Amino acid sequence: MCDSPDKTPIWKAIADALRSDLAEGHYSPGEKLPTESALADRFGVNRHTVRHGLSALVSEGLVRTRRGAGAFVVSTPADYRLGHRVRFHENLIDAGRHPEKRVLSLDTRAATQGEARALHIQVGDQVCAYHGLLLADGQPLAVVLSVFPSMRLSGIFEALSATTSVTQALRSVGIDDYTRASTRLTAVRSTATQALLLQAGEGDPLLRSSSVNQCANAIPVEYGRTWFVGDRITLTLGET
Amino acid sequence: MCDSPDKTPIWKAIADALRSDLAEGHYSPGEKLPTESALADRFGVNRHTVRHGLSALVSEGLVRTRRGAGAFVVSTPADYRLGHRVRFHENLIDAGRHPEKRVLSLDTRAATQGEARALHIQVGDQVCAYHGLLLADGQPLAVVLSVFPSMRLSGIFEALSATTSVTQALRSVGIDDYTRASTRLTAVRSTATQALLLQAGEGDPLLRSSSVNQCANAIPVEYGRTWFVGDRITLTLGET
DNA sequence: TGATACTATACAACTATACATATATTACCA
DNA sequence: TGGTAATATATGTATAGTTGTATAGTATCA
Repeated sequence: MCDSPDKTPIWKAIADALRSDLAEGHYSPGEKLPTESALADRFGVNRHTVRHGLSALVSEGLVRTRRGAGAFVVSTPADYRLGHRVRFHENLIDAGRHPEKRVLSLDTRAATQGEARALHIQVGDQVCAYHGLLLADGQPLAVVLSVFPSMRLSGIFEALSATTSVTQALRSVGIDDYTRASTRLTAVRSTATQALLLQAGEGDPLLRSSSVNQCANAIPVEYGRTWFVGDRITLTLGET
Repeated sequence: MCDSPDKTPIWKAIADALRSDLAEGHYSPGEKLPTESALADRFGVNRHTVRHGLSALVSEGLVRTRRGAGAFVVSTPADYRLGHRVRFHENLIDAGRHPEKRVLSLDTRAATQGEARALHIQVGDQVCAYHGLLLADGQPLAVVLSVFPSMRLSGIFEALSATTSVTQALRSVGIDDYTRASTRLTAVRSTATQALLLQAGEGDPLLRSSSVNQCANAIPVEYGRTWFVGDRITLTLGET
């Protein structure tokens, strides 16, 4: 069969509309959403269709309903600040969220072409590759693939085994501070594996960030690629 | 009726019968037609044959169907006048229709590039963004995204919160009159969300109008984008 | 034989309505 | 003032009805 653009079910369109309302900050955590009847009026559909859409948001953990009271926002998509100093934990704690990192794999291998170019090393030089999952309030937010040049940072593998904090691991190998040298952003569709890890739908839009962090004397110390779930995050570009 | 030897398909005969019912005014705009099953019984045919006939009326624009609800007689397209002075309420009342505005969201945020260019302000300057739904005789006619420069119109947010009338809101912040500086029209396909709000089909053609209104001394006071449902409106270009 | 028009059946998606149950608000009384 | 009952509001559940879609079958005609 040729790909016929199957139409979006009404309940899904409603869920999408509400989700983007949340993402745009029209509602803050704890706030009450309009009643099901009001939403049904607004969208010109039956209350049951609204309920179907809302239940999708509930199962995503964005909204909680209380019988007799209403539907309440539990969390809005995280606001993530991109600047010269990007620190995952700080960012989310500032935003009042509970951040968490989970290690998926950690190994040492030869650098690929792209990694070598980003880190200013030779193809085949040893790198330490960290593959992890970022969570906010227990919900998957992004998958991360972070690559460190082993030769410049001896002991980085052990340091990363000991802590999930990049900042702390780098400090223990002598890098006291680092700043972001470059960041590139694009939107991609999630692969099946990413979707599974992120508890998102296969093909859902992801925001991919490719970045290089460098130490004080402008030497690259980390090349990271992060895939954020599009509707769980808002990236803010700015200073600091 | 006896079956005449000329090969008129049954579905076409059904379509003709219903069409003449409509022409004779047996049903008024907005009224619900009998259910497909009822019609199938009445004509003594299968429901699918009735559906075939109905779909002809739908593609002629005489009838609109809503899943789970039924088939409804569509009302005649509204005539909307575009000129130097464009006023939604006046326009529709003149056309003998009952206009209505519904607020979807109202917030203050930074101007995007396009908005800044249209309003002659800087990217990032504060704007007041109004997102709403226009209805005529209770039927959705268009979605509107209207942007006002906050710095030029202090108090515009409160004014828009208090009234749905753009004219009145602008007057309460000191703009007694405004005229249309420019209007650009294109046709686009509706997104799922737009289709939902407008109770139209996903991908249905919309008429998009991008316009700038300016006050007496030629300073832009509003940048509006409106998506009209193609077959519910006729835009008329002219003076006034 | 194949194409066309219609029938038959089943199921998915959405609507309409009613009612149960939990919560919030208000009125009233001690 | 504070507590309680009544009322209105909002979500949860159940049932039936309507349109949308898919599949398969039959009759007729070229």
